Amino acid sequence: MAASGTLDIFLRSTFGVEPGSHVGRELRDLSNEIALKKGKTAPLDHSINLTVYLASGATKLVAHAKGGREQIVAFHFGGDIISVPADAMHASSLVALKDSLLIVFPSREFYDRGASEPAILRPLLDRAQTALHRCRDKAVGLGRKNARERVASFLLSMAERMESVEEEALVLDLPMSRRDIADSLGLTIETVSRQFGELRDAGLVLTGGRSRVRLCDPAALADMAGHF
Amino acid sequence: MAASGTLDIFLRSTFGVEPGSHVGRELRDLSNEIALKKGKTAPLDHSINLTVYLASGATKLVAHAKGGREQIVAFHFGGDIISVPADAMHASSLVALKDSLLIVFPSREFYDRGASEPAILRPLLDRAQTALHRCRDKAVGLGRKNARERVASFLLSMAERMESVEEEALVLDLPMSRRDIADSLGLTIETVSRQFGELRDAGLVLTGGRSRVRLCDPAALADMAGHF
DNA sequence: CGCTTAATTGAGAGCCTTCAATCATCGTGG
DNA sequence: CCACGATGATTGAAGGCTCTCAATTAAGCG
Repeated sequence: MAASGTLDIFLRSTFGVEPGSHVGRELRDLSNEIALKKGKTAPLDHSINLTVYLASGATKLVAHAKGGREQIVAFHFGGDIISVPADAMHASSLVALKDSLLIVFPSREFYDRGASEPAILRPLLDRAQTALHRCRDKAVGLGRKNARERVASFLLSMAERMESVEEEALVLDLPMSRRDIADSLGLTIETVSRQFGELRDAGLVLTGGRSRVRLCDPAALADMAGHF
Repeated sequence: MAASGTLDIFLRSTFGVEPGSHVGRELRDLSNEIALKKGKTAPLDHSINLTVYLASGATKLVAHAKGGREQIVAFHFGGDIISVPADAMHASSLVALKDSLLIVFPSREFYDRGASEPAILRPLLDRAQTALHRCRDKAVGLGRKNARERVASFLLSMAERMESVEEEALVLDLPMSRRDIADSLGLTIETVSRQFGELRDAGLVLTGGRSRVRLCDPAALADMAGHF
């Protein structure tokens, strides 16, 4: 059960619910606040579906397949709501890309408490739809696009979801490593690196350090992303 | 606006809502019933998000990428609720695999009407979660599994969702073509066909005609599906 | 400033795709 | 009921894109 003001902010900003209200107190009782250091895996109960609010930071949701293979199923940023499924065909784990603050709820109880309060369920439903649509777009990339298109697509989607470092230009400070990008795009580190290189050679992006990427020509990137 | 009893069944079985109630009548006003012949694409308004109830039959949701590439994002069977997104990065279309009966709602209005009635939103949220989890499992397959694992995985997931033709044995009557399977698994028709052949040679499945598949050894299939 | 880890770059192999031909299935019409 | 035609499925050979393995370079932290 969380005690800090993080939950209060969550309840107010996402649902418009007063922390002191009946639902507010019920949800507080369900909640579990976790501060997660960069690179650490959240210690979660994987026997049930979980709903996680990412108050701050960035995370990746990783699905594990046989043979140590990993597929990153989604990235998350501050304010996102994450659905962590109970272990089924693939086990999953939630890992911090930066120091992060999580609030964890058991989904079933969360939905049950929220059922009386439409203000709860509606935003959750909208978020779930968004997550579903993102996952489908990812599936299209994984199933039908080549490495070039996947990387271009990835950069554009990150540009949509992250703040640009500079005012005038699109400069991203990617919190994830090349391995993370590869695991998200269904590629290898080497292939991702080669694609970055070719995009750089083509003048479409500039890279600085390990995490900095400048999108010089977003239109050209969009053109090669393979979107319909 | 639909007039038949199909909507009534939907409201009662899925939400426990009486068709004659206030919400029931509101939802009826929003609804649009479509009978779709096998192979036909549903004539939908792709400028907004849609929520579709598949009363009977089977459908595929196809996402289109540049160059005529298609990725089947999900299959659906009678009783399923389908979320059809407004055209964004990828246009999508809903196609009948068998003669099907659909009830179409604009998502926003549907959710708005349902917001007053928690019995509506909760099942929708659960369905959305299920769809999300399925899509993630698909993403793992598309990103990290070889052809063999994808086909084995596909057969098992179909076995979970469809009725077996025979009592004792797992015999499926697949409504989708090899092309559909390929478009769902991110492979080509030829590769899918070769995998079926090898599975047959290995004694794991038996095929009869174009659509009949008998799963002789589900355990062995599960073992080669690459699930964690 | 040095060390550890991540990223880049190169060469060769593998899995799936592409292209092409043959075969089977199933709906249709005689 | 069977022959026929059209579409779908199977099978084969060659090529391509990404992976794997290996070495080098760069980045970032102590």
